[in-house]
Amino acid sequence: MTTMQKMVNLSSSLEDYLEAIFNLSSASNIARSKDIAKLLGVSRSSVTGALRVLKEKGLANYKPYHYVTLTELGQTTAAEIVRKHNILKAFFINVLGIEPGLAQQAACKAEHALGPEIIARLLCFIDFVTQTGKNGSDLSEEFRRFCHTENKRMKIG
Amino acid sequence: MTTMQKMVNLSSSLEDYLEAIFNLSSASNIARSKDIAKLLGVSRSSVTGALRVLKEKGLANYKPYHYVTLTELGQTTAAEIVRKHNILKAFFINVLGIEPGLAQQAACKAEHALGPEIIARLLCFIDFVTQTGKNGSDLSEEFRRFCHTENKRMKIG
DNA sequence: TGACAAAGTTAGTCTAACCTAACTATATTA
DNA sequence: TAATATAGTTAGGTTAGACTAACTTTGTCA
Repeated sequence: MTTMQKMVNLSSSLEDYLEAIFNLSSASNIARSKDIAKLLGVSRSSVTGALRVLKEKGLANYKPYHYVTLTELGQTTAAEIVRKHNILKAFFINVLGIEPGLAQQAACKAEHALGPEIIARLLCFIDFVTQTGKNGSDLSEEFRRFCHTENKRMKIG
Repeated sequence: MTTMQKMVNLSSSLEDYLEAIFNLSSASNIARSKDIAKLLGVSRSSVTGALRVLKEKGLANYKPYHYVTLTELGQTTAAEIVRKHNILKAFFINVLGIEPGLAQQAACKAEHALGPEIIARLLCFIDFVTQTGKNGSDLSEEFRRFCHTENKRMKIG
């Protein structure tokens, strides 16, 4: 993200759709409406509605009854979203010990809830935490031990 | 939270109202509609609507044109919400270096976006991170240094 | 090639939040 | 105590997101 690009305001929900299209396209080169619906757990008609909006916003090339693709802008936007989600997801799974499905879901919602500033800092913080310290100690490893002992008095896990 | 209590499903928005009432009541013993509105940045009529719902859910004692109070359940629910928000807020402010107003806002939205499991783990993680290590080093202090050097190559802060 | 299934769309409905404008109730004060 | 200002409510509208049911398009295969 060194190049300046016009950023599009997307709701959490629309980001989900964009990400789904991006991921399905990467995986099978085609993003089918029914697969998007299945992936996101919504009805097919909801997908149609979202596609209309994504087209309006210049993110998707959408024509009724034709396959969807992302525009240039849609691609870069989606890639950036996915990048952030993956970092968060990895943190949730590897450090916090969250189940993958849940982690993905939460990662999708996180940015909208927390806002860009906090997400930026948080990503940085995750980077910091995830690094192995100079003394060879791993913070997430340490946290797991910490959590284990804490569990005896806290209702966690 | 050692005692079992029936938990009420609240939207992020309703939690905001509940928290506002709780905080205003603590501060000035009275939660006025217009103060709730001001605190949350919504219209007075939106507050009326929310109060009706909180009453329905058994969280607030609400009668038109009378002061609002929280029920027993409302009190404990709000207290728990506030407790979590304060931990998150402190983390955002003290560790991530986020501006207080923004931190409060994000803390309010966080639980709904991330879900109870992740929040529980995250609170535990914050506890861990916030503790001063055995070697006397402070993680948040370390992170601040880390962030400072990273800033030269990352667009953060 | 025509019938049928699957995929996709449209139409219409619902809910949660919010809003404004107009109304009602309460509280203040001349 | 009556007029007026403030607080609170109601009525009605908007938007985003979802749904179901019914319709259209596409594609398959006998």
